[in-house]
Amino acid sequence: MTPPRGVPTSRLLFRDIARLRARLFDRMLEPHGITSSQSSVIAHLVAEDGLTQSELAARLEIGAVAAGGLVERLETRGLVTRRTDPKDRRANRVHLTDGAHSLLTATADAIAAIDAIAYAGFSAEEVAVMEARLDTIRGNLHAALAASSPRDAAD
Amino acid sequence: MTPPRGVPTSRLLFRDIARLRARLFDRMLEPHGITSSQSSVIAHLVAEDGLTQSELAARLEIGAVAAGGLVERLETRGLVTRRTDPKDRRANRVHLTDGAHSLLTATADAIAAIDAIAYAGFSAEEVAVMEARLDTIRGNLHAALAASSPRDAAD
DNA sequence: GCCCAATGTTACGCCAGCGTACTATTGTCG
DNA sequence: CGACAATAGTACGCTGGCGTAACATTGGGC
Repeated sequence: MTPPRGVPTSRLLFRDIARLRARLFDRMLEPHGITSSQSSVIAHLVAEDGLTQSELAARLEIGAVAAGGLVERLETRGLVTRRTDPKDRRANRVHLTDGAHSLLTATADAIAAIDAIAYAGFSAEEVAVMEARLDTIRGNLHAALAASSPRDAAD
Repeated sequence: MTPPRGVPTSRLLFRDIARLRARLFDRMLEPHGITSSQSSVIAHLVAEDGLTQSELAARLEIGAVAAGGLVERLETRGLVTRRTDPKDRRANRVHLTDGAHSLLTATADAIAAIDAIAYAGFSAEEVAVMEARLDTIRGNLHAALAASSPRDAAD
């Protein structure tokens, strides 16, 4: 009955895990001057360099404004450059710099370390099952949100 | 190999679920002018009225500054009052107002609705198992963070 | 070819975390 | 009893989400 007692509610569980993971990541990569969210941007650019900010926003599932802010901070740190697409002068194409590439192993290591911490005591299969279920949950929530909002009909 | 491809990494899974849950909650309770985080404060005050901001921060596992901000916004909305403790004039004791009490059913409904959406297709037992595992993960991460930081030796 | 809707980006303001530094008060210890 | 450490809050600045509104550019329909 009592909401905040003993076993935390699901909401706090997810909130806390996301927060703790981000804090650990940020602490590990603090010497490199990069944050958790920023590393996600870089990861997507590694997969496909020269994405526009809108494309980044879509892949990260965040708003165009949030994506713009991330890219701007990355640019300030010299990890990314923004060049106007000559074919569509509205668009900013974002490219990784060498500095960003040199961070890749550090970020990969941090992610692996955090997963190892989080999943300590679980078998690989248990983790796989759990991730699959989490992905289902994510899909359930995503669908509900999309259904209740005018945007995002497709997908 | 490709980091952002197909199955999202655990990090994004948790981040997305936490974000989606909060967005759904905020949207549902928008007419009541309350947010997800603010409702957590109220929940803790329902369990124990007159907590100080520091006590609230400890229970919510957020910083004192963040807690102060939440309380201040709740006070602005008239859902909470702050009274200086006469025995310790450093402390602000936070009390719920009638307005806050009248939101309790709405927030409980929203949380139940979100859980129902998130866990659609899962049995109650599967949910229980998963929450237990999530709690373990949360503990793992919490321990790692506490160990790596000078603060928070105790528990 | 022109107007108008759609698209990419930015500006502004809000909420919510983080961290550090500072003030006021309390309490302890010599 | 008086100095000093610990504690409660606040101020300030940063990151990172949200949303809406404005602006430039593009492209489709007529």
